[in-house]
Amino acid sequence: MKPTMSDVARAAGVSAMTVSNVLTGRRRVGAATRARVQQAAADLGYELNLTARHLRAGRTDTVALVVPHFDHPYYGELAARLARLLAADGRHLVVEQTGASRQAELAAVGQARWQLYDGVLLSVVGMSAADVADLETSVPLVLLGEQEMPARWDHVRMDNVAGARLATAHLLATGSRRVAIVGGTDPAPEGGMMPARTAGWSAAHTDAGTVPAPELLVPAPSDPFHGRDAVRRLLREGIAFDAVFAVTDTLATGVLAGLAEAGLRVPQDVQVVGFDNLATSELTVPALTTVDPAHEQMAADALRLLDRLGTGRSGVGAPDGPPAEHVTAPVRLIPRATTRPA
Amino acid sequence: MKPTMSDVARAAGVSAMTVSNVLTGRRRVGAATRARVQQAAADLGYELNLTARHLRAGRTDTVALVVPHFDHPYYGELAARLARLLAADGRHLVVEQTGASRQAELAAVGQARWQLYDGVLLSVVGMSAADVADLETSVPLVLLGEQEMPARWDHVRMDNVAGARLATAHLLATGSRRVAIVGGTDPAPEGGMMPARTAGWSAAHTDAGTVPAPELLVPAPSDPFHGRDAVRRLLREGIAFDAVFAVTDTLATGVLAGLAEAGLRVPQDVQVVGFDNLATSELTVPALTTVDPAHEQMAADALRLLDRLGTGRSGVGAPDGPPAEHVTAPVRLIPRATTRPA
DNA sequence: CTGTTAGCGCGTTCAC
DNA sequence: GTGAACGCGCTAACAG
Repeated sequence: MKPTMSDVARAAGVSAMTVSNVLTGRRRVGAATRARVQQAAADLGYELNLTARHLRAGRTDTVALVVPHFDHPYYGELAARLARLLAADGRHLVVEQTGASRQAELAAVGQARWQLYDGVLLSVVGMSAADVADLETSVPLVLLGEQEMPARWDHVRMDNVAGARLATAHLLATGSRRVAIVGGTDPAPEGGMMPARTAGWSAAHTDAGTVPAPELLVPAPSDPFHGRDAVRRLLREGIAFDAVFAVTDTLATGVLAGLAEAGLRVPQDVQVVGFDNLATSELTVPALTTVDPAHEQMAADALRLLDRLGTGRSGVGAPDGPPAEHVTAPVRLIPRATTRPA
Repeated sequence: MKPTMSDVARAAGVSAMTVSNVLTGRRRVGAATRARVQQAAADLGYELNLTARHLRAGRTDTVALVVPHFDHPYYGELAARLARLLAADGRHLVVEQTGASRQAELAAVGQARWQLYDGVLLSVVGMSAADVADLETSVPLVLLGEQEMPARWDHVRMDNVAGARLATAHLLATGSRRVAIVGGTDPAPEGGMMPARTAGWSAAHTDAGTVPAPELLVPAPSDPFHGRDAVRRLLREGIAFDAVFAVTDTLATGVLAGLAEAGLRVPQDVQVVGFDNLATSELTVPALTTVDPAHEQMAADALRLLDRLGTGRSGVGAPDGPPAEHVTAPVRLIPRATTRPA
């Protein structure tokens, strides 16, 4: 069996409490005693049992980021930023995956697993607003994601409509007339990332006094292969277009691949704009013009909201707690080489 | 306070034990009793305390993948594969980050945190073989990574030398004569990913009866920006080259960006091969020729080795346990559009 | 400065 | 089929 604190205590001729005090430094301990304890701990190869400490303390100093997919660069970057912020504070970040489907997200939420964390940042993708409204959890929870969310939960997102509008306006201002939207969808009233960005695409057209042709709206899940497929489909169906607004940089990567394989030049024949400003988007060929949300600010806000909820003492959507806050991070356009100069 | 099992027991007029039995299903419970317990649990909003269960059970049904960086696509893909395999088994994967430096990795290892998991898969990047040899941990541990590793630990990696040799041979066979290696380094005897791949690059030249010019070896950390910088530097210094072997796909992305900005055509002017076959490598412009390690097999092997170690009962590098196993996954070349047909 | 007591919430063990 | 007692390992609270 692994040695426990009592074992160390016995070996050092003190009580378990004293061992604890030496190890945590929470109370003053005589130099001689301390030395004996440390020696004994080293001799026995003692290792603290964190599970026991957590049970006792009711705290784990760990925050979880729950994302739909481990292998999506957007979440990887988010995780890295959050980890940096938490580390500055002596806390840890762990990342868990749901699987992106509504089913999977609901299952993840149902798990008592979240109790293992001081707080959870949940990236919502599959669940509907109604699902979210019904959530029950006793752990401090902050929602991330571009959906419209029920008022009762803290929520951080970016300004999707404004960003899409900027992107599309830029395409129209630089001479494009037929701007396809890859990843577009019916701008449903209750939001979601794609509907919001589609709304921005529409709005920019309205601003410019035009109306986009409906066949320029190409639905696609946010992954690069579907971006390529979307371009192939536009070409196959003979739909004319001189620009693409890809609703995510991930899609844009595939769009660029699709245009390249068709021999279309970017930006001369077709301009392209993405959204998200992933770290690697600067290195696509050509370098991707995109919309940059305030990533650092979003990460910081998410943690601020989480910390504000305390260590879970206040219970679910507690009426005694502060009212939920909904933060929308600003966006800006970063012109690069997939668009012509304005 | 949150309700505990005793609270539920009292409400249902039974003992805590019975509640536990109802919830876990480990023992038979009368239908009527069971109904009352479930009702009481629901009424009180009872939630199982996992920390307590873990303390009691000494098991968490959770495996940790510890990686250098959350925001590197290679690890994201690995995590996704592992999560899928574990989920099939009712277990969970969490991902933690070290920070890639030797310091950070050592600190991570020292953390008692790992006790929170039934097993740990550690991606080693910063630590030396000597550091790894000194590791002490009471948790089942399997090492991942391309370094040479001490015999005492289970270790899964890919065949770096063979892969690099394949890649370079392909470049030489398709007419290139000056093959730069981006991410190359002195092939140190004790290994590491870059030395091993550099050795493969050398070996391919030897096979072809040539010797690569030393100035074609360009060191670079594995990130796309350094890939671009490497190309810029080659061009700035006037070093002639007609092919690049980028030791990772990540670097290759940057290499392609660097070549594009210089107006060099791929593969006509310069051929490029990467290594790792990331999911998105097919979508670079042009599509990247690369070396594909047996990803699925590596993930499966890692878990097999971990499970073989049991639930940590056997202690550190236990002499009573099975001998450590070192698995080297095979590699194959995937020719795409950054190289000419053979 | 150090020890004693007690309990965090659950589940194994043994009794009925 | 159900319950009582005890302990997993650690640490507050209260002695002294």
